[in-house]
Amino acid sequence: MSAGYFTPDPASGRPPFAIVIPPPNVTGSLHIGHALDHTIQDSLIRRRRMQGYETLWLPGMDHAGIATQNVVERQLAGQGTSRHDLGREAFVKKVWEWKASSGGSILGQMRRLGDSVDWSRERFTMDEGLSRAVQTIFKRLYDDGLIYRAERIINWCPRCLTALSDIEVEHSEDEGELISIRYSDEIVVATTRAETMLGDTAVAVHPDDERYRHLVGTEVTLPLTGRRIPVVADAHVDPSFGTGAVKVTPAHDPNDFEIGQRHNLPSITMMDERGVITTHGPFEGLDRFEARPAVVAALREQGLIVAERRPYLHSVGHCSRCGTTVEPRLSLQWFVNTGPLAKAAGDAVRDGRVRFEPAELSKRYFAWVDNMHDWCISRQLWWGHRIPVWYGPAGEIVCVGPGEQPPSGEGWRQDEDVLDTWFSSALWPFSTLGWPADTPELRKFYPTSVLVTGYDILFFWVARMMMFGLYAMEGRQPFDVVALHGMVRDQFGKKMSKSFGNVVDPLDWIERFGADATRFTLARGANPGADVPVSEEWTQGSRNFCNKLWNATRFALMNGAHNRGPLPPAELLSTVDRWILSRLQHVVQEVDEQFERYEFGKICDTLYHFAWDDVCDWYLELTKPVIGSDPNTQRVLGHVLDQVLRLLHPIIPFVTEELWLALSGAASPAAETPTEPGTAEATNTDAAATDATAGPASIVVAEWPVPDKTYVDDAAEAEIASLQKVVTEVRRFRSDQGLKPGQRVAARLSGLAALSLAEHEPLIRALVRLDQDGADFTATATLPITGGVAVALDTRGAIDLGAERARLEKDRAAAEKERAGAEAKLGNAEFLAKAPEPVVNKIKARLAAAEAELARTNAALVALGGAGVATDDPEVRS
RNA sequence: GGGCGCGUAGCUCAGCGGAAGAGCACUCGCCUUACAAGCGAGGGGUCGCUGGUUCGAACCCAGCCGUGCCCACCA
Repeated sequence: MSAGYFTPDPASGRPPFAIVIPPPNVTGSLHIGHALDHTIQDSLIRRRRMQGYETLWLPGMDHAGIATQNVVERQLAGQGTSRHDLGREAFVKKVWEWKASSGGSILGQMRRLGDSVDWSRERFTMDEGLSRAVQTIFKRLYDDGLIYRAERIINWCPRCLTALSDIEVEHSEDEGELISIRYSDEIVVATTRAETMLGDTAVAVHPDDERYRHLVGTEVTLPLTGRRIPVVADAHVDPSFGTGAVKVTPAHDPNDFEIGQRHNLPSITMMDERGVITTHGPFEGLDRFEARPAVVAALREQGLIVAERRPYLHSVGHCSRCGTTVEPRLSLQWFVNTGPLAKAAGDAVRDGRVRFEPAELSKRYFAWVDNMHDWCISRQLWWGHRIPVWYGPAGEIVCVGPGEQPPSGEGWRQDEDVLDTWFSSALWPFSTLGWPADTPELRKFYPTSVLVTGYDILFFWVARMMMFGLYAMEGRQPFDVVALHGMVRDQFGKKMSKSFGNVVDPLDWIERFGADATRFTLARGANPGADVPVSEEWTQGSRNFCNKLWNATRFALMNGAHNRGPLPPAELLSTVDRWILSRLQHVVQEVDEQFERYEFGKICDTLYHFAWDDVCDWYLELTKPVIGSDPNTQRVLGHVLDQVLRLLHPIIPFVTEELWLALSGAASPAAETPTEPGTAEATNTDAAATDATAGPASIVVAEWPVPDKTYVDDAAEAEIASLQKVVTEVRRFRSDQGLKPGQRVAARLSGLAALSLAEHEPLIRALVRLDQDGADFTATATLPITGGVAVALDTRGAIDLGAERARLEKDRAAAEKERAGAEAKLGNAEFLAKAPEPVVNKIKARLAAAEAELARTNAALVALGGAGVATDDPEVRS
């Protein structure tokens, strides 16, 4: 017994389909990017649910260590206090309070979006269960030697006061100055970071560099300090850069650190964790950026600045959280040895167990996992999972697993640091299902079916889930498919940013246009892997589309359309009915295929045009004469709308639910409540309230359409296509002639198709609105033109000969060109020999069509040639 | 410095080897009893440039120009 439509039963026999939500940060609220991400996931889930899968869409949130801590710290600063005043415990409590209020509003936003998540299985990365998962895998990795502690140069944010992993550093091309400093008579070094010379412990040159070979092994006196430092030879130095001599500061530069290792150089730390100079002397207490010009000035005073300062563009790392320039810093941190994990993560994609959509993005993935550095996982923060390691009085190190008692006694203390927030995110696909316990959920839904996320967190999250998933789950991948989408941008393709003022709040759009319109706009722009431009105008268009569906359904209901009982067999149906059903089968097929390829833009496009053009603009108009009285057409219209609503339901759940219920007679007819469509909160925001008993009580669990080949009817499609051509031709004529609604037009059709069209004369009259003014209409087969229909037109009364002649001349010229092109092709022996048959046939058909068009224009021109009034033309009058 | 991608109608984008497409915007008609948030009819593109492969190229190849993104321990 399931609690509701969104809560799956892990014990059921249905095939599983599971998605875990990329957990949004508890910080702040959902932005338009989340709305895109959720729309895609919800659509996939809803379709599978309709297909009868046991679907799990698991919601949750991420504690987002550094980001959340920063938010709360800012709040405290506003209150004139700080986390240090509060102390660790009180501060963490504060963050939990913040999480409670912020997290609640995120859940509210998800409901507004219409997310069909399983609310009963909501998870948080700092939940007890997930914390246990973190501790478990830490211990396992530690025991396997894949987690280690080491003193390394890491990325350090002097503002956040914590270590960062490589990918938390954003590089930008910044303007710097390359300054050349004379270290001795023979050695000049170039640097952009003059202040770090205070920590120099060597000068390095390339071993093969003739200019310096004789100096290797000697010492120079480091200016401003008087320290003697050696000249060493190291292959890392590029002799062609600058002077070919480089200063070596092992404590403050990763390269220099390695040179220092190779040559046993000491590391002198000359800066504290805030980037303030600690070297005793005149610079002590200066910030690193103040120290730089101060050091340069001091050197200049001694005449040691050689060249003029040179502007220099180079790449500088910034903290991805706060933008502060990152400081490489030597410190003791915990690392994950990524070697074997990354190898497995790459192989799982290489051997096809995990597929990327679009596949091209796997290249970027490989480039990363194949060249991964070890992952620095310790953070000097208070908000997060505390590293489960204890240090003893005699230097013992004990990693404590879940359920184990930490060592007690004098002198034992736990590591102060917490884990990188992505460490727990990496466990998400299985920790949320109960791992390390062997739960029914884990057995049923792991591996999850598809991961939907933006390409921006491919490295942060996707790659790491792969590593930990494969490691923890005995080589089983965390998901089968990675469906990547892009970033939401504005209508000019510009990135959304607060400073630019083009940020869209999804809730604002939901208020104004409805959740469905917002979702449709996002889905319509979502081509796999590509960025998604959106605009208010487009959202208006989506709103209009939802409104169109509303009105069409209302009209259908007013005219007796319904979706109950079996569909009559094709042979009992009119050509028009057979035509729309045939078109429907193609649409069902196409949309289904597009779903398999995650082509949301195309899904939307296909359904938009079918619903609006085929169904509303043509089918509804064509059936108006009979819809009130013909039970077959009432049934067909009901069916077509039913199927369209089902196909659209994954994308726009609200309006489809309401209309579908009305169509099924399960609710009051939509006609009675013409409220704002798309903003109505239909039952699908919380289907747990609904109970499915006899037959689907909601479109949420209505069967997903499948194409029925018995209703595919090429002849009906061709016939209606001809009819459409005639109608369009007459309308164009009227428009070109500037005819008033009451003015008469005579039309004479010819060609084989005209034979069958004769039967549709009343329809054609209705569509061109000639039924009341007695216009003439004739269909003959007197000019049998293969494969086409020719239309000759004239007015009843004054005709603008110039306009009509110009139009016909233009059409004739186009047809002539077309015919010439086709004839040339068919006259080309090589083409006939080498081109595949369908192509040749296509060209032949094109030639025939061009000839028909020529016949039409010629006939019309002849008819036109005689008199301005064609009433007397016997041919036209039949 | 590497890698990836993109340049198609005014804007945003589909199309990726066989007649140049969509949405929005634009022009002209229409209050036609489902819908004016609508209906009907139009205008608008040497598919970045130059070569090459092919019977045939927006689509494949090469070079160039422009543009975006990712990675990177270039002092």
